[in-house]
Amino acid sequence: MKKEIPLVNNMNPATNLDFEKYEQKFKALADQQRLQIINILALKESVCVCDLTPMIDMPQSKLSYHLKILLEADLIQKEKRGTWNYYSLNIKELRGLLSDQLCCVFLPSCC
Amino acid sequence: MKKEIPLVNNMNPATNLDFEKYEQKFKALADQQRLQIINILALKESVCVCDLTPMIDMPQSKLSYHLKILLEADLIQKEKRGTWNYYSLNIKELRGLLSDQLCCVFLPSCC
DNA sequence: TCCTAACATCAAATTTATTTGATGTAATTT
DNA sequence: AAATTACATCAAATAAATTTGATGTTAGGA
Repeated sequence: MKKEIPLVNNMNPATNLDFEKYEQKFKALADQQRLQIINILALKESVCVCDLTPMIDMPQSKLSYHLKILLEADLIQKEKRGTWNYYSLNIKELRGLLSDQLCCVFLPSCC
Repeated sequence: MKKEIPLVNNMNPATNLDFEKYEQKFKALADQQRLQIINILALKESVCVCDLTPMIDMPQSKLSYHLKILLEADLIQKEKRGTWNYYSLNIKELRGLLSDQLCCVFLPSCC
């Protein structure tokens, strides 16, 4: 039997849980400084905080705070190597969130 | 002469103006109540505040405030008809912002 | 072992966003 | 014309996010 592709997909209406989850993710995106961090992370595979600091005009504790917000929203990942913490974008998550157009603006390596 | 579509669009790196603009848009999205409003607006072409009020558990002045945030971010539009103000989604803007996947969650009529 | 670099975390101060209840205004109804 | 509906706006109160400077922790080097 042929499986119909519905024109309108109302199978997955948004739930309160979705609202809560996406609120957090959009909050993480809703800050110029964090958008800039994302933009810089998009340039490389992985960047340590010590390399990030001179690229961005921000005291270290502040940078650390913003990285944490992004991390908790699962928009970036953290990997410890020795003394250094390397951060990288969670591309999959970001692409699930942002339009292609927006990915092109903020994640130039995506296009 | 044929116009080429570039495979990689690195022509438009993000600027500070982009950061500012998208900060505002993401801020508007970064709230459960506003996501719920968007979700409700997606059900109809256009909804007046008086119909919205009973659908959403919120004092009128609060609803008005949140609609304004969405309006200023250009995520929704307003049209006055007599005594009523009708609000509708700015689908084009939303699709320029959100992934297809996310559109399906919040804007079911999109899928 | 002691020192330093590379961070994270914390508490207090500050800024920004949201909520609330009251008031204002314009269109409609009576 | 007065009353009512459908909003927007405002100011004060509250809540949440951000910033700052200080302190804590861990790993590596001298």
